[in-house]
Amino acid sequence: MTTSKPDATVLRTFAPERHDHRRCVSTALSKADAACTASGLRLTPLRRRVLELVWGSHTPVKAYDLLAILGRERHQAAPPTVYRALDFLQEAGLVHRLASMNAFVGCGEPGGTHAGQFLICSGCGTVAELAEPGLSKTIAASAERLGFEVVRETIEIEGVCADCRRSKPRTGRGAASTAAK
Amino acid sequence: MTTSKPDATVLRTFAPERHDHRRCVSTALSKADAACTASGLRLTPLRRRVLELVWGSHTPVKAYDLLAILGRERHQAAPPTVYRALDFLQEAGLVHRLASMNAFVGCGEPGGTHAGQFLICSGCGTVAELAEPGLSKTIAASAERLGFEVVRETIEIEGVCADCRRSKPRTGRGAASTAAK
DNA sequence: AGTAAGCTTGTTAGATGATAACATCAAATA
DNA sequence: TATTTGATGTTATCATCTAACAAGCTTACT
Ligand SMILES: [Zn+2]
Ligand SMILES: [Zn+2]
Ligand SMILES: [Zn+2]
Ligand SMILES: [Zn+2]
Repeated sequence: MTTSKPDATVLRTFAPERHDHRRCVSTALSKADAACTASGLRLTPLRRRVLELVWGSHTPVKAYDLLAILGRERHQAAPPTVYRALDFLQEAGLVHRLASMNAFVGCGEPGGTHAGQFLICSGCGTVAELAEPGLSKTIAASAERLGFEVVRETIEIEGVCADCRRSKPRTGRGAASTAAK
Repeated sequence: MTTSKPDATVLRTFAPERHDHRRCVSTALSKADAACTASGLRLTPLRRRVLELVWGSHTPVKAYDLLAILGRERHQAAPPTVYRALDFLQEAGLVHRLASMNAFVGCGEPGGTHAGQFLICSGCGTVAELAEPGLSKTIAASAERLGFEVVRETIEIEGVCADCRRSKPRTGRGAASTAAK
């Protein structure tokens, strides 16, 4: 889902308990329409549908899952169909590919192309997208010292989101032995 | 290659002009022997050979490249052979998998398992491994604000190393039109 | 030594992820 | 309308990774 007021650096936050996800989707599609119109890109029915499917899932979507769905809807769909659409959406800055899990998520702040920074919950699979300038700065500084010029950042942090921590509290919670650290 | 004196945060630096890479390999193997002995893991001939091959290449190695080499040496080698060895080596903290390019590199500081931070040169393919605590700290802080508990970090920075920048200076160097930005 | 248990490797088969190459169709342009 | 460009359909293939079971080694115990 998208943040209502851009929470400092959070472009896309974890899904809250209950929310009308259809609104997330339609908002994303509207933004996409606007962005493509603005930059003269063609958000064709196929591409739009793929974007809708990507947003439709709350968790990252696999290319072959999309393929299966498209195969049912249209009566033809081969891998290139979905991969081409995804390539377009990535280049348009509308979706991101998560290298660590070969899957795709809708971008929480489309428009300008940007490398994303992601928090991926291994419990529920949801993803938050950050834009933490401090992070890029720290990276750039480290790189600088080695004379390395940064072109693209892949930052994917796996862990457990707040909801999942609440529902499955770790053993030793509170002041027990294995808790700290 | 490995750093002689742990350069603050650089676990594995870019390969310099000329160096005796065989020494890098044998050093890595010795460290691996020691680490496995210490933790009671079995670095079998096969696993050791795979590690040697990974280190033998200056750049990240693909699983199927290893498979091809093993196929020549032994007269039998199927995908599970190499993937199992790589799994072992990863869990033993001897190699890292680079998710952004489906390839493997030797760990510059084996022993404790750790998530790596990598600078990958798109010019020459070499990789540097960092352990920048500031980076992890910044990430942890961002995650904290969302109640997210970090488990594993995937940080892979693509760019151009110092050597490659020198040998192929970008157009517009200095004060030209396309330079800045 | 004998032998059972568990780890390691061999082997076959297949799932999943991604791309090349060419044909066809639709939209934009001249 | 004719031409050109871009989007999609189609077929085939490559690349990456894993499941499942069989066979071989090591280790530990009797
Ligand atoms: Zn949502
Ligand atoms: Zn984004
Ligand atoms: Zn390492
Ligand atoms: Zn380089």
